[in-house]
Amino acid sequence: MGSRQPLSRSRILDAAVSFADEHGVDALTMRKVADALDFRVMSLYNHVANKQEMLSGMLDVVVGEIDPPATEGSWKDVMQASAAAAHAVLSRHKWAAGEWSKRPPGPHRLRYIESILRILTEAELGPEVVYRGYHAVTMHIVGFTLQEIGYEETLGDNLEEMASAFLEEMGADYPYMAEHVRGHLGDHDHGDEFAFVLGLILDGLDRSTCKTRG
Amino acid sequence: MGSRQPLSRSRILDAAVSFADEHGVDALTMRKVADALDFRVMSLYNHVANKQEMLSGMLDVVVGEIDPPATEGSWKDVMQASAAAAHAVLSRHKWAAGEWSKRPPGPHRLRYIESILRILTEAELGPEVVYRGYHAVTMHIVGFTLQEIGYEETLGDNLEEMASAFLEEMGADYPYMAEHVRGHLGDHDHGDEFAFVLGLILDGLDRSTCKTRG
DNA sequence: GTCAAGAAACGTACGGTGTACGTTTTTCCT
DNA sequence: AGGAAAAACGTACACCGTACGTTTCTTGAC
Repeated sequence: MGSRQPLSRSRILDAAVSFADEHGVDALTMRKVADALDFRVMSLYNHVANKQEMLSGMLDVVVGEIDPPATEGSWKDVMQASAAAAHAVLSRHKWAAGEWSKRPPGPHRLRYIESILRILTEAELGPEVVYRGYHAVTMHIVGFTLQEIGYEETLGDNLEEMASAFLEEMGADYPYMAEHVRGHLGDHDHGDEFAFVLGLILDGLDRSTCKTRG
Repeated sequence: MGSRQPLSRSRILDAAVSFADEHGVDALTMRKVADALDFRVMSLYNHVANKQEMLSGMLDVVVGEIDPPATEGSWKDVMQASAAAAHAVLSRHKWAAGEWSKRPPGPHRLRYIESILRILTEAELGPEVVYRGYHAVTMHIVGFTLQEIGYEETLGDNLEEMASAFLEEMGADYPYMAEHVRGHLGDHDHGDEFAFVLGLILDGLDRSTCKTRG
């Protein structure tokens, strides 16, 4: 009786992901993860090489939460839906976007990359556009989310307050920024901005294929 | 005689930037910075609030290296040139792109943001497109550079070697990725890829303005 | 020149971190 | 049952950020 569930790589990664979700990745500590699982620190090292490798594993767990893209539909719709899924997952795990480009891809991420490349290839854009399009699309997914989260975190809960403080203090020196900040306060619909910018890129890829063809 | 130059916030930030350029931001330590300047650790705290604040200052030093955009020329050309300047600076300080979205903007960055917004506003794209275009452009500059550096660092010096190892081991399981990797090995011109994707975005912004106007 | 006062450099100390290493306990297969 | 492999544990160490108190240096008024 009473003997708790044994440790495993998967249980460690899950606990670490939960901890990072809640307290941020900077506060993540091997001891904290061990505490959360009610084990001692060094036991983690039987299942995980070291902290860096654990972080890589954590990122791959998160990538594994992204649903694979649909197998039918217009390529732009499929890509939009897939990107939206990735965006949602990265927004749920706010630390993950910042790790994305620092870590080597794990198995889930390899599958994810493959699925993006498949969409682009089957869209028959030509090899050159597929090649560049892949970089453009992944850049957008990670970069946009990163920026979005960055704004959230530096502005904190009190966006309104911070913004009006900025407007009063420095609005005169930075008129264009003042306008932009007013935009953030106003009735802009941020919900579709991710899709809007991705749309620009996808349309551009489409068009540059046509140009090449014509 | 012999009394070395006194410490100052600026000297500290410069030393820290140099250290991070050379050894990476993860290896950056208050003691290491102090050693580089031949002072003791705690003396740094007379000029810098703490490590986080120092990192914010370091990023702002880097942003200060970006030349301000030209005051004449077509808005797309000006934006392309300005983005290229930012890209070059962020490529020189490989740790900086990763910090960009984590830190509150310092004075140099405020000026930089203002200059981007000025270009877009004077292009007469309409307030909605300026608003979204700003996010799209900054996302591209930081996100693309981040991704580029990420590739470099995880692949290391031996791109060729790693790539052919991947092709042999896993090429069969990931056919689309195999093709992509072959692209990386082949004769793609990476030099203009940053500009190419930015071009897609700028053209898209231009076009969505026309649509709104028409 | 001197002398007070503030700034800057310094030394010490503390709690926390990743993890190497050796030991003990548990698990599992014959 | 017994022995080997795996897993959990405890101890230890070097390094980290930084609070706090002390000493030294700089500077301006007389």
